[in-house]
Amino acid sequence: MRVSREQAAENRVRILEVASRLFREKGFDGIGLADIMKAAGLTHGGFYGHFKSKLDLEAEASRATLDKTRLHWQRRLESNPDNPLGALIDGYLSEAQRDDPGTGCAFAALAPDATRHGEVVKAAFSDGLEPLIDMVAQAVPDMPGDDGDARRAEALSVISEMVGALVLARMVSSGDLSDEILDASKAHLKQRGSL
Amino acid sequence: MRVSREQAAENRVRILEVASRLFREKGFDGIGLADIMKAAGLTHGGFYGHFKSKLDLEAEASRATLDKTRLHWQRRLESNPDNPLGALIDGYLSEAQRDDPGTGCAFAALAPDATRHGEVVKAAFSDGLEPLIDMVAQAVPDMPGDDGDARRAEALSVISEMVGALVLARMVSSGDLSDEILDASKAHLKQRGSL
DNA sequence: GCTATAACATGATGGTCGTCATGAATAATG
DNA sequence: CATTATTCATGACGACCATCATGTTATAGC
Repeated sequence: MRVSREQAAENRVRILEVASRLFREKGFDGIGLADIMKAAGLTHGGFYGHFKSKLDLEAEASRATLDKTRLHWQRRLESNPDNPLGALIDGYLSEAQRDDPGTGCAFAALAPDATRHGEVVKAAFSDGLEPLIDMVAQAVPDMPGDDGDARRAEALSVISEMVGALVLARMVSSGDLSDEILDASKAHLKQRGSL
Repeated sequence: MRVSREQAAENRVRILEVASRLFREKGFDGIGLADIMKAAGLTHGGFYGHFKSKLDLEAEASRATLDKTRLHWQRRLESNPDNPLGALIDGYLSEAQRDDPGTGCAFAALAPDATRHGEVVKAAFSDGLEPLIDMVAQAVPDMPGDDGDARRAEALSVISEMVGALVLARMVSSGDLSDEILDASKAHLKQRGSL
């Protein structure tokens, strides 16, 4: 069975999209290639025509996921000129994002998995993080005397709290505690953002 | 082959200790029962005499890990009366902790794994988090007019940034960026802690 | 000391894993 | 239109997985 060149390209994209979602939902080690291919409407055998290993797919899918995150953050920041950081934080620390890891931030869903899966996967996550740092550094309110380094440090600190709060909010059993975690960091970060 | 009652109890403890380390190093889905038992000096067959399933071990080991964290944090806070929170943060966001996940914080190593492994595991993590919140809330500097709720919210925000920074610092490829992440949150959090 | 029993080793279960060899079928190329 | 090249399906590979049945052995209770 042969398929048109563009059909094959579409298949590759669909494998990446499906893998991106399933990895975030189940973890790199929690989902197999057969299930990923089935969810993409194909059988497992065709996989190695598109990717050279599962590790390769993990890295590629992570790059695709984080590139979408970059676009999403950019839109959020640009469409709220009066309080860009506040808008970003409201979206990030929302119940919607907490309750749907499959479509959410790859850092919050997969960072520890990436840490364990070798340099290729870690490089994908590192490369995905850099532009986000720059964007947040631009959105951070400027204090008198702040140079670029200070803004960058501020951005790193903000992103760390965003990721940490989402990770913890998803981890706890109690919905009340989860809301509390989200609200505490949302309040703290928005205060920092509009200072 | 039969073993004394106390020998069996020691074996159980050793299984928990080994599992606690290996889970943090490789993830719940990244290590098998056979390897855990072998690392504890036993064979895989004896496992079900001690635990009723792998999920059960995941929950038990997580409880043991987080209980040790509680003691560790308590010691850190109590032995530095002039700046308890600063001492805690210095230890948590250290290169030593970043470079050795197997002996470090279970939240930073396993929170997303716990999220995916059902209510029993999540309950272990939730129960482990509660006392840490209380301890940090006590260590947070009191602002005039702060009630208990405000201190608790402050504690949640601090813990979120601690966990997030450690997770991200482990995830990136570049050692420079990793140090930058650690330093940025360390500076920010210590400023908050000694305010 | 005898006996019941608990702890662990050995080994097997069925299932799933990542990976690859083969073949069929059709698009792309001439 | 004939040929080549490639995409995917089928099926199999050995390795590993969690789990459990059975057997061995020495301790704990009598």
